[in-house]
Amino acid sequence: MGDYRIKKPDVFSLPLCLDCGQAFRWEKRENAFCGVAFGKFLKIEETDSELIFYGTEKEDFDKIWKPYFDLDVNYSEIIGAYDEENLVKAVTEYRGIRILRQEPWEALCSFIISQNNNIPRIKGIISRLCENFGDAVDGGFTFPDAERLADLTPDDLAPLRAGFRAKYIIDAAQKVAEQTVNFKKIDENPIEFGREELIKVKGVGAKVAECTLLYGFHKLSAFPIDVWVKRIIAEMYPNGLPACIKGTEGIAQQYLFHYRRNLDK
DNA sequence: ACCCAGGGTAACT
DNA sequence: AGTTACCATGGG
Repeated sequence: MGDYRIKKPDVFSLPLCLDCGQAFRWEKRENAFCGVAFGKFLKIEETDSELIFYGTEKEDFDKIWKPYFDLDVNYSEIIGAYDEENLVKAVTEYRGIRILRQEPWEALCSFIISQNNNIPRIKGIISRLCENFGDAVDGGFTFPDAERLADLTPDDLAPLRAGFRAKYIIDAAQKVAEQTVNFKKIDENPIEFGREELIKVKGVGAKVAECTLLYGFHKLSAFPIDVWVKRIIAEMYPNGLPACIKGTEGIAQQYLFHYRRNLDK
């Protein structure tokens, strides 16, 4: 198989996209990142001017990786319109973050696991979930689909050491598999529908729902409020969010999250 | 030993 | 309607 190369977009950084807390399954190996999404393993590397998709044919690039890295969206235009002081700092310092289009089920499941948890341990639990219940592919494991997990019990998930979240994962798997939570409708409808639909799952509240809508359904107006964003709002925007993020709140959120989280390091 | 982590639930006022 | 203890686990 050949490699697929494209000119690097104006706003693109692999470490920022893949290690900013929106995806938990990419691993840095030397200058490249390796991971599995949509059932396919990818090794990807960036140079100053190019993106190199190793072992990738045009078909998989068009079908999987182009949408995954959101390459049809003009981020330069979007973040260029942010005219508020703190946002300008965030998008200048961390220029390169993009919102990945992840699989909806993986996003839902991952952010259920994320609750009251830290990123290294989230990654560990998800990794064990895939190793134990996903399918082996060349280079790693797929993310187990909802149908695969729907018949399990929380005890079956003991090897994950997910704690109290195990029962939430099972409930989500069951409701997604039987379409009590209907992904197709969430995809087709405005964000408000998805908000109501997703919180039917036990263990899914407003924040996990927003993350799922943003990273799994690419609803760019989703605005997840976690402990860091709470701090941002309290410290920077006590009187409301700036108007310039209207319609792309989720992109602004990701820049602000990363900006604020790195202040304390 | 104590605190916190990309929260949510249930049981309280 | 708005607080608060509790939830499993692991790292600092």
